[in-house]
Amino acid sequence: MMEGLYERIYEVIRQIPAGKVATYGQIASIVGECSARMIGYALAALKPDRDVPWQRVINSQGKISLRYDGAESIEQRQLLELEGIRFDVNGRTDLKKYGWAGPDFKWLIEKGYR
DNA sequence: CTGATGACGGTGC
DNA sequence: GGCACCGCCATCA
Repeated sequence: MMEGLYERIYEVIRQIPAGKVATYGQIASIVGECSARMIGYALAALKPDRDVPWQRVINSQGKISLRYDGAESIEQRQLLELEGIRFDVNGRTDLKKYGWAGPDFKWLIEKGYR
């Protein structure tokens, strides 16, 4: 299995529990040594058959980021609503309420994060 | 190797 | 609050 930056990003995203969302910047902060933009790039390159809860990653405004063609944005919203996340009339989520607190301290140690 | 390709976020107006 | 800029860089053909 090739271990690249993207793999590390996916690993962090897998820690986000159902019913919670994390922002691109937040993931970048946890992974470290990469920017929010890298997270976006990583997700864009994500293959559809990966077991990564990509739908739980949204932008800092609490909104779902559009892809180059905007095609899958509806699916992302539906997946999140199934997890109990509500969207307001502007298509935004309440990060105060649904925002992920971050990975377990124990997990961070195991994976070598600090 | 070279160039194209992208799910962002902070800043300034 | 919105909009335009710009920095960012791993992967892939």
